[in-house]
Amino acid sequence: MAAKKKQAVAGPWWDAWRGVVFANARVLQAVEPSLEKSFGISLPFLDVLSRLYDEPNHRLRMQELAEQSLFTRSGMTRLVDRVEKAGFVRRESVPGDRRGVYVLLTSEGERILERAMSQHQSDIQRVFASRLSPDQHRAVADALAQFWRK
Amino acid sequence: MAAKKKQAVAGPWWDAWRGVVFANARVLQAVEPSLEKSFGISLPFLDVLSRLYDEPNHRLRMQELAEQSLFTRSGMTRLVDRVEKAGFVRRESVPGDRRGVYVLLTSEGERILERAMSQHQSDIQRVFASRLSPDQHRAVADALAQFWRK
DNA sequence: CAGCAATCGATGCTGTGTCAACTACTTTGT
DNA sequence: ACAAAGTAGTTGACACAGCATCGATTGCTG
Repeated sequence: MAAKKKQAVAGPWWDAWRGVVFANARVLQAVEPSLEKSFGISLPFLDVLSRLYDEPNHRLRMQELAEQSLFTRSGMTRLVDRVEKAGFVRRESVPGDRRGVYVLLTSEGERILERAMSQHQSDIQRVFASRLSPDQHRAVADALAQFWRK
Repeated sequence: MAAKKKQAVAGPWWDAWRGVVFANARVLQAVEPSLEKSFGISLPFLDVLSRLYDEPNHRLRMQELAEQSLFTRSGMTRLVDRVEKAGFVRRESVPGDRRGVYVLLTSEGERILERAMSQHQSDIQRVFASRLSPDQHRAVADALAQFWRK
């Protein structure tokens, strides 16, 4: 008989949750330094750039950027400050609304995004995806899609 | 025909990864304030307390605590500083090794852990687990267990 | 057993993100 | 058309975690 270790919580859904937390943390820990080393950019940088890239005109308002990401508006202000200083985006005023600000990808931003995202993908592939079967990819994606597809 | 949106990345394993990231972030965002409000403690606090609780003698060395969690040793020093100031743990020297420090749960720490963990569980149940089927719990747990079980 | 490398935990410094408050502008209601 | 309420983005103050380093202690090797 296996020894039973006392634990504050146990159960199948708790293990699922634990899995999410640890997978997230461990994969990020492995993947962020790689990006930093090759391109000098952090994951939040990449996140901003890729969201802009996915937009028709490569631009988004601060507000939209903040909503889509995991940042508050003020956090996004500072993040965009840094990305802008690095030369990957620039701010522009919104024609109809003088409160608003567009953030838009520069060509340098576009270039670095394409290269960085490509490496980032293979990093995730290596550290995360390659450890799961195709069935598991589908199962996890299906189970968790609800947390980002509004 | 559905319109195809340009995207930097696509694929089933990428969706799985995205799911992990967003599930993690959105659930934590929902759950942390609840804990803070009811007990005045943060998730890192709860994490430390529950790891001590799960140990035979309700104690662990700094080093072990840091390894098991997602903190560095220095981060753990400061975290334990705060938890200690709150009265939930105390430090004690290790008999055989004068470099070492035990962190051990106080009775107050034990009391608050039991109550806080109970609420935390129902929060996770409500925000995360209740949105997945039992099959999905098992699938996600199986797929992701490797990231925390050694 | 002498000396040198490795380990443990703490600390100064720094980067980064949040909250609350602020300014500027826009919308709504009468 | 004007006051009040709401929205967009920024800013100051702060909390927190990491890195590099330190002092103390222990283990390893010749």
